[in-house]
Amino acid sequence: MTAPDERKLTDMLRDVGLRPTRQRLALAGLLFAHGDRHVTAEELHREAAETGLSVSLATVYNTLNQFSDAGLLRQVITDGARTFYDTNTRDHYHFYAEEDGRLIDIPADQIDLGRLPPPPDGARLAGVDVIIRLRKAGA
Amino acid sequence: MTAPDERKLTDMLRDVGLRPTRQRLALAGLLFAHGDRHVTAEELHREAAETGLSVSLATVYNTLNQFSDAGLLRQVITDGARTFYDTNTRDHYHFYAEEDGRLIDIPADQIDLGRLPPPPDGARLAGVDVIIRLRKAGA
DNA sequence: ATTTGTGCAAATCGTTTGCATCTGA
DNA sequence: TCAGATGCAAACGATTTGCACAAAT
Repeated sequence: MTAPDERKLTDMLRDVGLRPTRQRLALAGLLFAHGDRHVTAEELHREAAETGLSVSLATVYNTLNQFSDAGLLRQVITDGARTFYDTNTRDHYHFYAEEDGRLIDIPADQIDLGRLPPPPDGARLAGVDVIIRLRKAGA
Repeated sequence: MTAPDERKLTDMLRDVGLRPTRQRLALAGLLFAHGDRHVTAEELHREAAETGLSVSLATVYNTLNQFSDAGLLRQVITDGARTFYDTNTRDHYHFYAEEDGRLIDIPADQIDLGRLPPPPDGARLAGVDVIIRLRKAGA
């Protein structure tokens, strides 16, 4: 919960085999310094710019994808219009508020997914995504 | 389960407020004639061409979206790369085989979603998507 | 006659890639 | 030194849109 210092971030990156470059450290700082977050590439890019770091959007995308491949982030697909990157890699689910495009974590223990059907034939289970879509209460 | 005839399709479209045009009838025929299906716009477009109907891809997209808005179809998002349109609008869930991009229905009664968390504040539940991701069994 | 749909091509939007240039180990 | 990273711009693929023409009520 407390902001990881530069040293910790460096180690985190080394641990997953990524070089702790200036931009990766800075982006990791933005991502992991303040508890769980859901960011899009655009958002992180803007945020980086605001804190004085100049990174190209392409590098933000590359970095987010590298972090995801390394298991530091998890991608969340909602409506296909954009990809969210979730710093919470534990087992959990999501509310998705369609109008404002907001994503809200649902801890795993709040949904009881008993009795999943077995994976077909030669397939193994790679993950379970649960998205609860929300609309405004009216109508 | 039996192929709906032209008359039934016409009524179906009228019922949801869509004019039964030639292309809409033809696409509806492809979609609803053979039980539950998951199609992408590209697939349906190709299929239409194969059966001798010339429709533009834009019209296929427009039609699929109109059908979805009208409740005749349901969109399924898997990896953000493409949108599937599901002719099964009943409550149910999906397996998604990542390697071959195949979608498999899971009947609602095969997953027990007891105890959903209540929607936050002024939001109402608009839908629940469950996607079980599959990989090849090896590794 | 009037409204609604269609086709086409161009536009959009998020995301990825190629390549020349930097940078960390 | 030198593999690996970065930046930029161009490429991309799925989807949407603008507009002139055609078809349905």
